[in-house]
Amino acid sequence: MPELPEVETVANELRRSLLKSKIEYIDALWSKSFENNCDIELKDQVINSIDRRGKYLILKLSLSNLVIHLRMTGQLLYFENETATDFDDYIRVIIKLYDGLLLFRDVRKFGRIYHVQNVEKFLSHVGPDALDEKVDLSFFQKQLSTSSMNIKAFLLSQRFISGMGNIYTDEALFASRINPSKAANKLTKKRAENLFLNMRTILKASIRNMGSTISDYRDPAGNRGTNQYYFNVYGREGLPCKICNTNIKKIKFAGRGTHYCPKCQRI
DNA sequence: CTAATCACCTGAAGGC
DNA sequence: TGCCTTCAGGTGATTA
Repeated sequence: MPELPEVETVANELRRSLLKSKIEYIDALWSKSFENNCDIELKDQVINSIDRRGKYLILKLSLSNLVIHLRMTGQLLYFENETATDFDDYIRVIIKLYDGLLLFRDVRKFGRIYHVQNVEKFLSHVGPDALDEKVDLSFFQKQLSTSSMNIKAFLLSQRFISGMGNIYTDEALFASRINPSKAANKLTKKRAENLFLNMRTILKASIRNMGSTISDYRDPAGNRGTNQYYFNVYGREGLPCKICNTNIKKIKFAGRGTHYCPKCQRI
C-alpha cells in the first residue's frame, strides 16, 4: 500500500499528535504484527521524535525505538484520549498512550512494528531515502552504475535508494520515457538525470496531495490522499497515453503489474 | 550478481 | 448464489 509519500504523510500527521506522549502499554492482538527485538521496558517511555527512512516510520523513544512498516494494508489510526470508534476485526496492535490511542490496523497482516535498540543497524540493508539531501544527482548516478538490474527492479529493491514503490516507479519511468526493462547501468547521462529529477518531482507532488489512495491507504485521522487523480500510467491500462494517445499497456514485469506507454517508452 | 517464484495474508472482482 | 482464479501501494527467502 504505502510508498514514500504516504508514509511521509503519516509521519507528518503523527507528529501533530504523538510527540511527547508517553506509552502506557502495547498489546499485540496478532502476535506476528509486533516483533520485540529489545529488552528495554516500553512502559513510560516518551515519544521524542518521528522520522522516516524510505517506507519505514521511526518513533524515537526515550531509550529505544519503534520501527514501523505498513507493507500493503497497514494503517496507523490515532485517537485522542480513548475515543476509539473503529475497533474492527483488523486491529492488530494497540499502542496505549496515557493521553491517547494509536491503533495499528492491517487487513493482510504483512505490516510490522519492531521494537529495536539500534535503528541504523536494524535498517542497514536499506538504502538512503529518495528525498534525503545526500541523494543528489551524482550519488544517484553512482548507484545506477553499480547495477545491471533492470531499472524497475532497481528502483523497487530499496537497496540503492529507498521509498519508491510500484506506483511511483511506473510514474517516474513514464515521465522520463524510460522502458522498465532498461538496465540501470546502461541509462544515458541525460536519461539518468531526467529520472532523478522526475522521481523527486513526482514524490514531492504526491506529498503535497497527501499521498495516493487506491483502496486501503488512510492517514492517521482516516483521510484519503488525492494524488491518485494525477496518475499518467498507473491504473490506466487501455486508456490513451496523455502524450501520444497510444493505449497504455500493463504487463507483468519484475514480479509486479507494470504500466507503461509502448511508444513513449520504447526500448 | 540477476531473475524468477513462492511465502506471508485477506478481500475484492471477474468468469462460469 | 457459489465456486474458482487472479490480483493488490511490499519484502524476504529460496532456487535457478
